[in-house]
Amino acid sequence: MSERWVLALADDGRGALLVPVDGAGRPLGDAVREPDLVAAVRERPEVYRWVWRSTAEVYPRLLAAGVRVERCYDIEDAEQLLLAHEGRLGEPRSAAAAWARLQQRPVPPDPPQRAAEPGSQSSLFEPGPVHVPLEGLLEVYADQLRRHAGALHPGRMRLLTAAESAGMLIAAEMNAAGLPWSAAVHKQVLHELLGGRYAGGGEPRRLAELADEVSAAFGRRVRPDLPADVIKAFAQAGIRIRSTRRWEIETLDHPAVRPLVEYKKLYRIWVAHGWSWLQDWVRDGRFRPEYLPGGTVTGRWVTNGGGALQIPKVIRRAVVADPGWRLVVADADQLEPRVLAAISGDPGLTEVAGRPDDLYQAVSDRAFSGDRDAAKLAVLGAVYGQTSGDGLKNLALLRRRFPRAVAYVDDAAREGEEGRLVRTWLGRTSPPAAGAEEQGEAGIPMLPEEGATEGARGAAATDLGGGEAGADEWVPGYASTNSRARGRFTRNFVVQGSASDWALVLLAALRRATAEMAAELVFFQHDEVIVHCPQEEAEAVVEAIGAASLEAARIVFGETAVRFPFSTAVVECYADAK
DNA sequence: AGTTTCGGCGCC
DNA sequence: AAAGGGCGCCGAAACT
Repeated sequence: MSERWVLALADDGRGALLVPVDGAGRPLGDAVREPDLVAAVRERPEVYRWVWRSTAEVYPRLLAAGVRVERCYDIEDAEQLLLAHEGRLGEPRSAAAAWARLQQRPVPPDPPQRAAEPGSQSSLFEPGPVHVPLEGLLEVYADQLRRHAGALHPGRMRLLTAAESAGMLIAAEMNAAGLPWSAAVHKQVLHELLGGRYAGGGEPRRLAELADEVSAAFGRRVRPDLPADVIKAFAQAGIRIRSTRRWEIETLDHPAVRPLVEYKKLYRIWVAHGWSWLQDWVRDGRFRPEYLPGGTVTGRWVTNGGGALQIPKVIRRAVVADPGWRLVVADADQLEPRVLAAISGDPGLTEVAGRPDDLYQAVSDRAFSGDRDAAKLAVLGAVYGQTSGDGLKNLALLRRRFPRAVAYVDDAAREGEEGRLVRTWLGRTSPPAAGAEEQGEAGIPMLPEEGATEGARGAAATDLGGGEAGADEWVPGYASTNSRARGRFTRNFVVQGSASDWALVLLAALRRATAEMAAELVFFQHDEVIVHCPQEEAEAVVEAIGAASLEAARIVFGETAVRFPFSTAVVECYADAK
């Protein structure tokens, strides 16, 4: 009933070798050779988890033939997570490398990552990495299962690799589905914003007009897209600026400011999401970016080409559901502070995050006399490591009411400054400080002593429980610029990364909940998901999102009181969701 | 000529 | 005194 099979592609590139395994990865019987990968999988619906080298290698072929699988285990993705957890991130992560390490053979370096071509059919035609036979995959898989047992929290580590493997399936399915995209609407938006294009290329009319206005304001020809030119022009007008960033330009009193800022905004649309982007990335009414789960160190996804995670708000008008279908746009409310409540166990913040109300308002009622903006700045400052201006004052107020939450991120920052590794809730581990080995700047990266760190953290948090504000405030001391930057990184890492952990499990739960529907997951952006579904299914999808949120909270954080509410909108056009 | 870095801004 | 995390994308500038 719950069968687990390990599958290796045959070296003819079409067939497969496969064998059922037990819970420790030991083969149950002889391997089977099948002439056709797709048929081999399709004919075994009873298989509960497919174990393979790389989802990106196998699954697009199955999807192209209309075959979906319930679960998988991606060996190379797990290798990456396990190596990081073991503090060995620099070592090659390929299955071939892992096998070579086990056999004490020379370890091959990882093949270089190739950038995606616009509209390319993902990894289907990429040059294959070093082939690893079934025998090798079996050895590596069994070893990885053992290594999970050696993790700081084995159960969480197993959940992490399972969730990331689910993410690999979802990414491949989203790549195959594509985001519904109306080229006609996109062109209309571009025309409204930028005006027509001149024959023979060059910038569109509106940009040319704005550039002329900028030049007129300076009394000489200035190219607004060249920072050096703009800085020189302002200098000649008697205004010294350090950069041409918008927030700096906007403080100036000069007639060039308005057209310059407008130019920068539209220029950005033109170069990043203009006509050539449309040409490159949209085909047959779908935008197909190539999602890479775990593409960032914190576990957030990236896309390889197309800039799918940076679609400007105005361009979202082009995301339009098929006729009779809807987009269910679901956005997790204040995800990171809620995650901080769950991982730190701070009683006050957990209480605040245990309700679906606006979290920043609740925080401000308790610690900021109802000043929501101050509360939000303080929370984000604590998570991002802001330590200047009002941030410091606000942080002190936050610390008084939510000491354990602030201590949690402060601890992470200190560990980073000391050159240590930090981990997310499920065990995703920060990379070592760059160049730490050579320079000794931040010391040799080392793993926290297992158990000791958590004990110390728990004790510190307890001590702070009733303390006065600032009584045990962490002071950066003599930390260098580099190590402070490192501290900001690790401070953010534990929160952003744990949020990624949770979001992955949420996605997997949502995928399972919608498996029998016509609905398809078409977009995922850190804390936001879009489901494309027939209009009649929309309400069921909204319900499924709520249920998946509860399930993800329970699976990831256990019996926490923290809730993760979503704002959901059922719309025909993405731009109407907010 | 080809490759890498920088500046700026889009998203979270 | 200064002190803001993670990404991708583009063209220009700075390299080799």
